[in-house]
Amino acid sequence: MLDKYTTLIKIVSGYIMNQNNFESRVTIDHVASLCGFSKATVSRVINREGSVKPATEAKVWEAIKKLGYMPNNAASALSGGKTRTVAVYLPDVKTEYYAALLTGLEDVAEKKFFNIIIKTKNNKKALYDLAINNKVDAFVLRNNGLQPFDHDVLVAIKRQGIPVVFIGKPPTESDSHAILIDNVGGARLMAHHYVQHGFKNILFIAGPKDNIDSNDRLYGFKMGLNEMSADIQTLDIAHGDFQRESGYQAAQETFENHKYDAVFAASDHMALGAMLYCRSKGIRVPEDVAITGFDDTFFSEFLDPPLTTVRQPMQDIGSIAMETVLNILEHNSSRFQKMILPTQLQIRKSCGCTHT
Amino acid sequence: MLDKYTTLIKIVSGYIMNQNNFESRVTIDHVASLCGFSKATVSRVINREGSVKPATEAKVWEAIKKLGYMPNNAASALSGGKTRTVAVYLPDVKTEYYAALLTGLEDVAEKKFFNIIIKTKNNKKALYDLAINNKVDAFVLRNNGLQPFDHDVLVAIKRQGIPVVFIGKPPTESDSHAILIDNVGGARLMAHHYVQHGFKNILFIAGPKDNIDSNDRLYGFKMGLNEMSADIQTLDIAHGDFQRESGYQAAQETFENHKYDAVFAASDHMALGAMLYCRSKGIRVPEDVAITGFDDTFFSEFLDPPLTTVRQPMQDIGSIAMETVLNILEHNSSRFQKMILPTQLQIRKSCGCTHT
DNA sequence: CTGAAAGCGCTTACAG
DNA sequence: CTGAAAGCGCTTACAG
Repeated sequence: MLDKYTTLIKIVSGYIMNQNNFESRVTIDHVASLCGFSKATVSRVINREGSVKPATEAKVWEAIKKLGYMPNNAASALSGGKTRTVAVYLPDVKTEYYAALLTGLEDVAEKKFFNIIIKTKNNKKALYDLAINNKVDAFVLRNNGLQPFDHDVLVAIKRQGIPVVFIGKPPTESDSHAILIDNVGGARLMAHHYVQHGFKNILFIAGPKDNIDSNDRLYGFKMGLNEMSADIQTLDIAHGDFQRESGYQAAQETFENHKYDAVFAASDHMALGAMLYCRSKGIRVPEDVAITGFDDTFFSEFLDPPLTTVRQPMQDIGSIAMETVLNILEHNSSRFQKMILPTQLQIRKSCGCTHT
Repeated sequence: MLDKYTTLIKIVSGYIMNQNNFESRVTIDHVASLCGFSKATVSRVINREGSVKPATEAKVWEAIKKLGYMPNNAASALSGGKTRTVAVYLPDVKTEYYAALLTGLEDVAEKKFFNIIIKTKNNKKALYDLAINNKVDAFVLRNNGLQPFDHDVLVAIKRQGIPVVFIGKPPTESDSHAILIDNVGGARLMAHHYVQHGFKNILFIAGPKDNIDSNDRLYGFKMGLNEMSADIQTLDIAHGDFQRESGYQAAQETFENHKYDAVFAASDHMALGAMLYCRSKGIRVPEDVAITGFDDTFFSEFLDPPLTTVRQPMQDIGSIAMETVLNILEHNSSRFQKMILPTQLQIRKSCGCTHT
């Protein structure tokens, strides 16, 4: 190895140009020969484990810097070490919601020199493969409550000792790290605002039955109404799937028989659907009916009227999820098991406020 | 190895449960002992290279299926084989534009059992690392013309023989695979439509100076105008950065001194910005001024008025880019170097049409 | 057409 | 605190 190193005529960060002007990557052996220690020692300082004399540690780092050495993850992974990559499962990336999440995730991964392998399909075999074949150090899994995770996959991940943090409620309550948002609190605030407007006949467009997020939002909404001893005459519930089209349909089906003062949709997309229905029927928003949503997606503030909604900090969720999982990796622990991020009421015009 | 295999009491796809009920991954050795051939042969049939007798090939596949064997990519990568992962660089994933691209990319990668490592920062070192350290088999690079690629990185990728396909114009024209969209054609169609409306005083809100996409759109627009021998009195150009805010500003700065019949923005976001400016000033769209965009982003059809724009098939661009790069990997060639996907005029109401 | 063997670049007991 | 050596699971000349 040493000879290989000594024949080199030019070093550029991360690779070596030899006399044939042929590039070859710099390996741990190059570093070892440069600093005069064995590669075992070099490995130890890189992974910051095992005790190494400070003096030698310094020399090793010096050699690493000089050569621009970067460990080969494939080799590390194969020999039982780390891959410096985390798998991120994000169903349905095509909405801005997930795009923001991904941005947050990548921002922090990039800073820590981690790679992200992104999965958007709940494919048991593919997820299995990542866990079993030591391709990733950790998982960040978005649970939207719509596509349940395969139990075997979860078990396999756990058995491998691979940390996972969920975005959204974890499928099994115990000992799971999770980043959640305050669905209950946000919907509760919306209820208080409804009471201020004096709405009495209300339609709640929910997500799928049994969907956790939707249920929490409904729960918080009712709680808020009760707290204010609101005089509610009707609170109807329609079920959608969080998508725009289902919001349109929910409005279509319920508006025929009822006259509502306001509709609160469990997602901005469904709120948009309801608005489009109204637009198509000449029903004025908010004059004839107020419409509000949940999420504060990109487009919500640009609708006409701008949508009153509950804002959730999507990009932050992503950043915090990644920070959490990286912390677990580094210190074998996290400061918390579950973190609930606050939501806030975003008042615009679709509720009837004349806010600028 | 054989003994290891024969002591197993339960096989579940992809891993083996031994008598201690401890899971261990099934390796090429397991497959080899099951089918009675050497692992060299197993490797050959998996990678479909080297000549293997059809009969033995069949037996090998049978064993693979039976054990649910999946090769360990880290090991393949380390020994000079394939990683079955492709790096995707997508600046600015937070817009729906890139989310759609990513969806297309992932759809096809997933079907072919490829993983995607996603990068959103133009980080020289990180990209270098992926190329040099054999972490990926291929690259898909989005060139938005705003963040130029580091030349050294491109050279290193090429020297490693790693195929890359660009989304958007490649930085170096020759011998680069690229998926492009017909900017010129789309803008040309918009020009024809403008002529039908009889617009004579026009503002074009461009992207940054020197931006290829923007320039092509302007070029096509002018071409379309000329073709129709349009009687244009003013064609002013303002420069933005494709983002909403810059569209707002462009309108703000130009509307003071000029009265336009129509503004054509090089992106929907800038068109939205211009619409918001008009909304804030009580200028009616399209009655006082028509506004049209380019992209057909998610929200465009839900604006009020719905935005007339040029549609580009973002998800298809992603799918085709991935298919192309995977084809190159598999057959060492692609049917084309450059593919230009068609764009189409999406007529809605912001141009003044009374289309439903 | 097939196999034995070397080697990819690391990590990690095991010694000392 | 440090090193020699084995091993992770593949691929690929090299023989035959």
